[in-house]
Amino acid sequence: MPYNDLKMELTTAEENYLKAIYHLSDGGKKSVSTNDIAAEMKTKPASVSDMIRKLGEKEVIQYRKYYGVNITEDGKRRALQTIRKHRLWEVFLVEKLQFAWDEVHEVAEELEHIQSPLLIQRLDAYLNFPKFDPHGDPIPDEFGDVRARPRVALNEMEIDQTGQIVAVKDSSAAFLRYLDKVGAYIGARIKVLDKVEFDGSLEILVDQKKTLFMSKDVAGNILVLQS
Amino acid sequence: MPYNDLKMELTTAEENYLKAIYHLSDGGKKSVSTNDIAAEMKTKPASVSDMIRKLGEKEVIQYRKYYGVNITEDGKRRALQTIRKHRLWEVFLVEKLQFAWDEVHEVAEELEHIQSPLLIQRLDAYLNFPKFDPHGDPIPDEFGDVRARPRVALNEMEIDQTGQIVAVKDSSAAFLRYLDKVGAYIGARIKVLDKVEFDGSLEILVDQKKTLFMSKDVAGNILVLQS
DNA sequence: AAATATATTTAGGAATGGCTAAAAAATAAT
DNA sequence: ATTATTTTTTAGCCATTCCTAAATATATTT
Ligand SMILES: [Mn+2]
Ligand SMILES: [Mn+2]
Ligand SMILES: [Mn+2]
Ligand SMILES: [Mn+2]
Repeated sequence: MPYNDLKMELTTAEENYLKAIYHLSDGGKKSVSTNDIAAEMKTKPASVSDMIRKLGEKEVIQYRKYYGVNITEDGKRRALQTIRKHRLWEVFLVEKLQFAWDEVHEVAEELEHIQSPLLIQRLDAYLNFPKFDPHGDPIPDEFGDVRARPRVALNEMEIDQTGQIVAVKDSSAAFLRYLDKVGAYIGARIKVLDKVEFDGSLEILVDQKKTLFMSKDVAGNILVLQS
Repeated sequence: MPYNDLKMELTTAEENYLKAIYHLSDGGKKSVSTNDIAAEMKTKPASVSDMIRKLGEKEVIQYRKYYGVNITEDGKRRALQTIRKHRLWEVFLVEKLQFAWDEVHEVAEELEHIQSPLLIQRLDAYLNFPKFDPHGDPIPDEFGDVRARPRVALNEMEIDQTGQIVAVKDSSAAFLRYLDKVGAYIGARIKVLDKVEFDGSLEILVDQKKTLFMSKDVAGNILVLQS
């Protein structure tokens, strides 16, 4: 029996899968494979097969056996709602509870599943309707609309180009703590001083005073709003 | 195999049961029956039998078949930790997010299960180390110590006695909204003006200006610090 | 002390969300 | 066009947490 009840609640596990599928599909643009979902969720492909069958029945994804999944409009809406909650909680933890930006992800991963529209509405107001989370990721509004900024990976910028760090691609604690150590942060004004042909590493000027050397890998995870 | 690992994590369901057992046992003083737990948890006695066997294996309760359960010291510690989290979140919702005191319980029932010692420590500090929740219930400290105030049910006070409302026994939305409507609140100074012999109903003076009639049942759910 | 009533446990089953191992389908290589 | 490799699904199992129905133990009456 197909689930025609569009207000069907998702479980915590289903929300986590749906969020992963949303991210892997680049916001619904690409279709996603069982294996990729398994890797992202740190689980086994067999478990993913089970879960995507259920998500298909609930019509938050479209699922054709052996051909991967595509997120539906309803699924996208729900994923964005969970992402909105995740990022609002991250702002709360950093702005109000003095968490470091590398300490918030795991806790937000739990908090995002609390079911209370009133709570999120009030939290949003309490935080002054923030538009970005501590990692620079945009916070969808209550209708799921995301206002994206044009941004480019730092490793793709040319010598002498300038801009402002607005986000990180990798939100792992290890990477964020490394950025803390070298003094890179969201909002910093930067200029590319040099690019090494051989390995793609860069020399960056931060806030017109500090010089920084970084590998291509590191620069690839830093997103810049060019100016 | 008995679980000798005292750091064994409890599931959300187990935490809820343990909290119920703690409350029903009056903080570990009485032993608690399967039926009472089933009523409190709005579940079936058969399900309770299953669960208390497991809680016994994890040594948070002592369980003898057919003779009810007693909470252990470890169980008490864990229950108080969950209660602490529940009440801190209630304070947060009321003080910071403008929730009414009758809107917080269900959400706190979810939030109390978030696993992050840092989160609770920071929340506590952010709220200025509150000692009581919005319903007047004491908040255990991080070691599980509760500083209880001497308090008496309003229906047991005599004519002309005075005091201050410090808590409610019943935290249901219906009861709390009734108190809002008649103008009774935590902190209000009261005096018993009259007690009707026939049905035990009372006439109360609130804040030296407003007169209130209430049934014995209502008064029995209002707790007063006498003065 | 039996008989009756109440409380509790056991048995068996459903739904959820994992797992491993084996089968089957799709894709890549020869 | 086969063969080999990779991907995905299926089958069967386990742990949780709930349920109903039946069995059994305890408590209360007579
Ligand atoms: Mn999550
Ligand atoms: Mn983030
Ligand atoms: Mn709870
Ligand atoms: Mn409370």
